[in-house]
Amino acid sequence: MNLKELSHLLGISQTTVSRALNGYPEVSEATRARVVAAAQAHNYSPNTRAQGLATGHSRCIGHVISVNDSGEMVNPIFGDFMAGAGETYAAHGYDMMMTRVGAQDEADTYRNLQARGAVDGVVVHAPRTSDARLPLLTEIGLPFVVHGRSTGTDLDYSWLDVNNRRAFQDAARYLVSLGHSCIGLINGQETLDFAIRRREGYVSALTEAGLSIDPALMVSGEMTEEYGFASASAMLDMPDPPSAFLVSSIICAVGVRRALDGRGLKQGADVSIVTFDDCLSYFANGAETPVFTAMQSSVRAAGAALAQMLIDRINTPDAPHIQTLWEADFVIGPSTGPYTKD
Amino acid sequence: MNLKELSHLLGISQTTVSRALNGYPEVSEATRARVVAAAQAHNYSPNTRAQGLATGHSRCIGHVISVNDSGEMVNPIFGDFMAGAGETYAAHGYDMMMTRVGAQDEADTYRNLQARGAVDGVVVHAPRTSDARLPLLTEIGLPFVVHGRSTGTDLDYSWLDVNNRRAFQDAARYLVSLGHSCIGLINGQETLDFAIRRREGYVSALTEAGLSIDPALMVSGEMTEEYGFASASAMLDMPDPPSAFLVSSIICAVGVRRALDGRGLKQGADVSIVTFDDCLSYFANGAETPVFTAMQSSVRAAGAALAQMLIDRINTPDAPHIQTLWEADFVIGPSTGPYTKD
DNA sequence: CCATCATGTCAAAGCGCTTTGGAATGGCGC
DNA sequence: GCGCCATTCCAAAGCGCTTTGACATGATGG
Repeated sequence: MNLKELSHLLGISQTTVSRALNGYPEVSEATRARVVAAAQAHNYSPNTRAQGLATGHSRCIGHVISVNDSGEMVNPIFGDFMAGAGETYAAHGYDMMMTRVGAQDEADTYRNLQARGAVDGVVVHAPRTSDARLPLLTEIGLPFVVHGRSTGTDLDYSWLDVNNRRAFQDAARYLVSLGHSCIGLINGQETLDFAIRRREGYVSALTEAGLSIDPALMVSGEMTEEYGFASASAMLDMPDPPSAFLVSSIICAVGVRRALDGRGLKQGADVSIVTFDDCLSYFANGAETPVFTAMQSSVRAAGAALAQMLIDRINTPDAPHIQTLWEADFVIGPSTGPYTKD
Repeated sequence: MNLKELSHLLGISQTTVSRALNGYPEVSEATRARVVAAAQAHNYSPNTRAQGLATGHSRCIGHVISVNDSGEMVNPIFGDFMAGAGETYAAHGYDMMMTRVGAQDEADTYRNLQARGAVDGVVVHAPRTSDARLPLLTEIGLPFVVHGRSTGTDLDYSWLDVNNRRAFQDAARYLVSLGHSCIGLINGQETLDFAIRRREGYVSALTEAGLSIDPALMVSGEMTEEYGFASASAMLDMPDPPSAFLVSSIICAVGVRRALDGRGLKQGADVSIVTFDDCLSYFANGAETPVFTAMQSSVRAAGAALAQMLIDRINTPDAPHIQTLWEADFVIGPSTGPYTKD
C-alpha cells in the first residue's frame, strides 16, 4: 500500500492524504479522520526512503562503534546506552543505526555516513584526547553529541559527561580517610579521555594526602573481568600489596573480588574495593543494599539524555552547544572498611 | 556532491557514472577508472535513500529488541551478538538498524518496519514457544532468521540455535557422575524457548539417573547477577541445600559464586557450579584456564552466522530454509568437584 | 450583487538515484 | 562502400513521497 493507492481508494489527491497524515492545518478534520482511519485499516506507513528523499532528512541517528585496538572488544555499557537512547529515539520517531568499524576506517565511515545521507546525526562514543572525530564531524557538517568529553580541542561542541575526576578523587579520599595509604588503581584504557580524568582524580587525592604515587599501582586496560583479576592478582603479589583498590568498572571489580577470594582475602576487611558503577541492568550493584562501595551513574540515563540533546541539535542547529556534567552518586557498601594491618 | 554534479563535472551522463560505480560491464574500463577516481576525490557516495527508492531495497537489517516484561532489562549478550552481526553486514554493505520496543507493541513494530520499507529483513531475538512473530513475519513477507528456535509452530523457517537441551543434559550428567544428587537449576526465563530446552535437558539427566525432580530446586528468571545471587542464596538456605548448580549464564554464575562466598562455601570443593557461557568479550571465562566449568558457545559467532543466513535469504528468497544446530563446548574448570559431604 | 477571503483540495515539480530502450561510434568482412 | 555487430554512451521514465502554487467553493461584508 502506497500513497497513490491509498489516495485512489479514498478518492482524494495524494497531497491531501499526505497533509492529513502529517497534521497540516489545511485539511478539514473530517477528511483527516477518514484518511487516518483508512491508513490504519490498510496498514499504510509512508515509505521511509521516499519520505527521506523528499524531505532531505533520514530521521535516523548513527552510532559508530569503533572496535578497540586491543582486538574485538565490545564495550559492556553499550547495550544499556542504546536502550536508553532508543527510548528517546522511539518517542521522536527516529530510527537508530549502528555501524561497527575498525579504528583505522573511522574517518571514512563518518564521511560515508554523511555523504550517503544515511543519518541526520551521530553520537560520538568513547572520546579520546584531542579526538580527531570532533573536527572531522564539524568540518563535514554532521551534527553530533559526545558521550564524555575530549580534552585538548578548542572546538565548541555538545557533550554529556560524568564528573569522573571528582568521582575518583572523592573515592580515593574516602579510602584515605579509612586509613588506606597503598591504593591500587585499576583504570580503563588511558587512551580514552574519561580514564585520564579518573587517574587525575586518584592522583590528586593521594597527593593532597601526602601519599606517594607509585606507577606500579596504576594500570590501564580494557575493562574486562579477566583484566580486573589479572591486575589485582599482580598487585596483591607485590612485596607491599595495596590494601585497597579503585576500579573503573563493576565488571573489573568482579575480577578483583575473584583475585581476593583466590588468596583467602576478605573484601572490606582485608582489602577494600571501590568501583565505578554504570548501573548496568543485568549487573546491578545489588538490589536494595549495594554489593560494592561505588560511584554510580546510569549509562542508560546518559543514553536517553544524549539522544535528546542530539535531536534538539538536529532541529535547531544554531542553538548554543550544551555541556552537561553529571555527578556520580557515592554509595557505601560492604566492600570497604578501615585499614587493619597495623 | 550528487550524481548530477559528478556527471557534469566529468562531462558524462548520469547513467554512465552510475553504471561505472556499480560495476556494470557496459562501461569501458578507462571511463570507469576516471569515474571512480573522481568519486573518491569528491567523496561521493550515492544517496542511500535515493538508491533505495530506485532499487526498492534498503540494504538495511532490522533488530527489534523487545524489552522484557520484567521491566527494562537489556540482554547482556546483545552487544556481542551485534558485534558479530555487524561484521558480516559491513562486509556486504548492509546497514544495521535497532528498534527497542515494549512487548505489547511488538507486532506493530514489525508491521511498521515492513510497511515503511525501512529494512530488507530482520533477526528475531529471544524466541518464545509458539512465537507469534514467526507467522506474522511470514504473513507480511518480511524475510527473517531466528536466533534460537520456537517450539510449537509448524512453519518452515531459518534458525540457528545451540543444542541447549544436550548441553544441559551433558552438564547435569557430569555433575551426577561426580556424585551430586541434589542439583539446583538457575535457569533463564522459561517464557523463552531456550530456557525450556535447558530445563528439559536437566530433567532428563536427573531422571535417567533415578534422581527426583524437586521444583524448589528449579528457578526461572531474568539472568542478572542479582538473580543468580538471590536464587542460589535461597536454595543454599534450604534444609537440604543443593551441592551443585547448573546456571544459565556466566553473569548469574558470578552471583551464585557471591552467594557461596557469603556463606564461606568453597566452589568446586563444597559446592559445584556449571554455567552456560556465551563467550562475552568483556566477561570471558578466564584467559588460558577456565574460571567456571562451562558449556560454551560464542554468541558473537552466532551473530555473524545469522547475519549471513539472513543476507542469503534476502538474496535468494526461494532457497530452502536453513536450520543450524551448534553443539556447545564443555570445558572443565575449578568450579566443579566431586560430592564430598558423605 | 459583486468583491473579498478563508477553506479545502489538487496537479505537478522535484528529491537523487537506477534502469530501460535507444542511439551514436567505430571496426570488420565482403 | 556498405551493412552489420560490439561497444559505449545517453535521455527519460520511474521509485513514493512532500510541497509549491493555483484553483474551486462557499461564506462574508459593503
